[in-house]
Amino acid sequence: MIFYYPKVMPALTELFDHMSRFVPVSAEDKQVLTDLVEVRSVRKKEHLLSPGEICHANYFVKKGCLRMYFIKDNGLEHTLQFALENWWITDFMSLENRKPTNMYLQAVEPAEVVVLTKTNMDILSGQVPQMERYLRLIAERAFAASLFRMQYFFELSVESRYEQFNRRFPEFVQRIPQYMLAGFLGFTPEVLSKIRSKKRAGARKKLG
Amino acid sequence: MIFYYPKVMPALTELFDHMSRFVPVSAEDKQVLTDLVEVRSVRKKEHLLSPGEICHANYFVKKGCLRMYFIKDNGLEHTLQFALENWWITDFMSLENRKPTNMYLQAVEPAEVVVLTKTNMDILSGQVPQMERYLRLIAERAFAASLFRMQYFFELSVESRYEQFNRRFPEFVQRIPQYMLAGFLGFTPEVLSKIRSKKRAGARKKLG
DNA sequence: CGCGACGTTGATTTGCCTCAACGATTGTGG
DNA sequence: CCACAATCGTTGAGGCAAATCAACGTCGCG
Repeated sequence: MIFYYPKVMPALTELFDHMSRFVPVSAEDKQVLTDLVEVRSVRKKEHLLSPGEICHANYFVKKGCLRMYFIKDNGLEHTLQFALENWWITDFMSLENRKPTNMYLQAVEPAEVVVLTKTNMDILSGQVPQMERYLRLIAERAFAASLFRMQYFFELSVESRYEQFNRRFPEFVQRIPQYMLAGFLGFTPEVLSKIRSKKRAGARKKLG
Repeated sequence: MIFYYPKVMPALTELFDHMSRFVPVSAEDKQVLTDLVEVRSVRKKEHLLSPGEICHANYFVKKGCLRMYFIKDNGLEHTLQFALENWWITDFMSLENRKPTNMYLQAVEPAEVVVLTKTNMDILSGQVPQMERYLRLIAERAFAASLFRMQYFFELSVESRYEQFNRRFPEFVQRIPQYMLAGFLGFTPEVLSKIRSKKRAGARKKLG
C-alpha cells in the first residue's frame, strides 16, 4: 500500500496560520490557494535563483532558512535578506519587471517552501482579495524593516550593529555561519571575529 | 460670483493617472476614493510628522518634494526616503503598529499631497480591490528599491555612490540641498563638497 | 545691511579593510 | 574509521578612505 498526500491538500497550515494573523481566511480562500501553490523542499546550499535568470515566484518559508545575496568584485558575499520560518522572500525587481536578476536565492539550511508563481498570484489577485491584502501588509512590513536596517547603518558603528542584532535575534545568530552574518551587517568576517573575541575576553573578566 | 472646487472633485488627476499605470481604475472607484481622501498643501520645511507622534496617514505627492529623516547623536541628519511627484511616503512602522515614530516627515519644497489616513485605507480595502492591488505593487517596488539602495551601500565607495546617483537622477540632485543628499547617500556634507570640487577640477582640465 | 544657513577647504584622526598565516571543524571517500 | 581536504574561524600588522574638527567664503532673506 502506498500513502501519498493528494495535491489538493499539501501542508499549508503554516501559511494559513500566518495569513490569519493579518486577515480573515475562509475555507474557500484556502481551497483556491491550495490549488495555486506548490510545496517544495530545497537542499542545503541549493539555489532557487542565480544571476542572469528571471525570478518567477515568491517563496514562503515553512521550515528552514533562505537568503538572497550577491557577490562583490572582491569576492565577498553580501546577504540582502534572510528568510526564516513564516517569511516571504523573492527578488521583486526581477519578478515584477520580468528582468534578469543579479541575485542568488539560496537555502542556508534544508528548507521547505511554498511556491507562489507570479502567474498564479495574478490569478489569485482577482479571486482572493484577502490574499492581496495580506501580501500588501507583508510588503509594507518588509519595506519598513528595510528602512529600519538602513537607519542602523547610518547611526551605529559596526560593533554596536552586531550587538543590537545579537540582542534582538539571538537564535538567529546561532543558526547562520558568521561570514554570512558579517556580510549581512555590512562588514568583513575578520571584523566580526575580532568583536567576538573582545566580548569573550570581557566575559571572562567578569567571571574572573 | 464665487468659483470653488466641490469636495467631491478635488484635483486627484495625478493620483488616478499614476494608479492607471498599475491597475484599471473605474469611475466608481474614483468616486469612492475622492470621498475618502483629502488634498493638502504643505509649506517648505513644514513637518507632517515629528518624533514621538503616531503616523496616521500615507501621503501621495502631487507636487513638490517630501522627505523622511532622523537626527543622529552627533547632530547629522540622515534622510531615509525622498518622495518626489507620484511617490507615496509614510512611516509604515508607526502607521501599522500605531506606535510613536522616531522620524521627521518634512516638505523639502512647497508641496501638495493627497492624504490617505489608515482608517480610510481600511475602509477602501474592502470597497476598492484595485486600490489594494495598487498599494501592494507600490509597496513591493519601494521594498525592491530599498534593497537596491542597500546593495549600493555594500558594493560602492562613497564617491561612486554619488556618481551613480548623479547619473540616474540628475534633476533630483539639482532640486535638493547638498547636505540632504550627503545624508541620504550615507556620508558627511564635507565629503560631498570635496568630491564635487574634484569633479570641477577634472572638468576644467578637459576644457583646457 | 547684517545675520544665519549653507557650502568650501585643509589638517588631523580613526574605524574598518586588506592581506597573510595559522587553527579548528566538518564532511567525505577510501 | 581514519585521512585528508575544504570550509570556516582566528589573530596580527599595516594601510587607507572617510569622519572629525576648525576656519573661512558666500548666498539668501528678514
